[in-house]
Amino acid sequence: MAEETVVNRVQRRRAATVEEILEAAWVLAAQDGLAGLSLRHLAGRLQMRPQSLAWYFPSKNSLYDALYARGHEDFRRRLAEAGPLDVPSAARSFAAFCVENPPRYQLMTQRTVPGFVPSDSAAALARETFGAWRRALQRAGVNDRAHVDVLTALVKGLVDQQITVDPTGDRYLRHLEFVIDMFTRAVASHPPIGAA
Amino acid sequence: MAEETVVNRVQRRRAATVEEILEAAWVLAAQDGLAGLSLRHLAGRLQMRPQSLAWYFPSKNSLYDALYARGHEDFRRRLAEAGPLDVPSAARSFAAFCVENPPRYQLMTQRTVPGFVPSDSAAALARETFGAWRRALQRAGVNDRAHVDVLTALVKGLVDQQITVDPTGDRYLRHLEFVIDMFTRAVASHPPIGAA
DNA sequence: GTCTATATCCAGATAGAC
DNA sequence: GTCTATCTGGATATAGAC
Repeated sequence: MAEETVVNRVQRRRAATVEEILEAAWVLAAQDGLAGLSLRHLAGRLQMRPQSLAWYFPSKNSLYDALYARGHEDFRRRLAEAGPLDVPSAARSFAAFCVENPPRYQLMTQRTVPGFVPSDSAAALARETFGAWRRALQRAGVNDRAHVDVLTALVKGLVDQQITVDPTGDRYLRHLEFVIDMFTRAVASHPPIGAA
Repeated sequence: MAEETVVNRVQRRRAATVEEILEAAWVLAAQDGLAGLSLRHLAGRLQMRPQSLAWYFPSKNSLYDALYARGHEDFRRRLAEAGPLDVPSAARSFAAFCVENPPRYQLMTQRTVPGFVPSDSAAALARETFGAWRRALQRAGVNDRAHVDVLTALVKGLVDQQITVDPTGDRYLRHLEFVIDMFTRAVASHPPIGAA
């Protein structure tokens, strides 16, 4: 029906605009800090009035929620597209994903935006993504959750220091291979406390 | 001289008030998020008008700066009082210090408060504290900076995940001994990339 | 040192015209 | 979908009484 087609066209247009908004939001977050995001600045950057932006995202929280959800979708897609991974390439994928967009990393893995709590649906998405990460590591031979938690934390520590202390260099991430190797050997010989 | 005594008394009184303010600020930061600190809320909690609080801290940035400096002083004192440490107890000290006051950890080791940049004097203090941390590890046998960086990042990763994902439990920090052990063995046999 | 009073600026949120 | 208009509130600043 013609009616259906018009609706689809409208939806596509809307989706494209949302896409533009999210893209600009990451850029602004990188400039002004994630918690410093301003809907006014964002609107200005997109050549619209703040009240027009509100038509797409009626609150700051709804924008953060969309960014949060999108981040988890992106990492999940990244994992899926990479196909089967071994431990080193899984760790490298995670680290690369984090440092390529620091505010996204911050939003997804920390709680630094005052008042922001992911919606139920976004939180469910995050759990699915963590499940995918866990299964990827499982296929790579990391079988219990304690090991997954340890590897995740170790890579996160390098990433976080890299972003905070040396955002343009490689002072911390250059030790990634060393840490991966250390982890692999340790897991092979000594199970972590609390392992299944 | 009597004059001198009055001055000292005034200074002590002022220092005590500053102490109260900082103490209340940590509490508020824990409640509302570090970046969500409000000078008005803080003043209200201390039974004073915002303009009176401004007599001690004329801007939000000056408050953050004092908190930042105080955090680094506290960790340095903690290290000094602990005396000579081995690697496990140094790592445990760092981890314990971080989780006992998450906003302090966040302010000291991350960049999540939009617009906050430590003053020169506070930054100098932070460097001194890092120097003390490095010397403490050196006395414990961790001799090159690359190893210090790796250990710091590994512990930070556990701490950060602990605070973010499981703030009331021990899901990540229970692996601290495992990680320390992994680090110690790895350093003994395989120097990190970029080591001196 | 603490207060009242006030003023500017910027932010987010909402109502409603077109 | 986009806009004008308006409301509320926080941050910052200044002048000046007590």
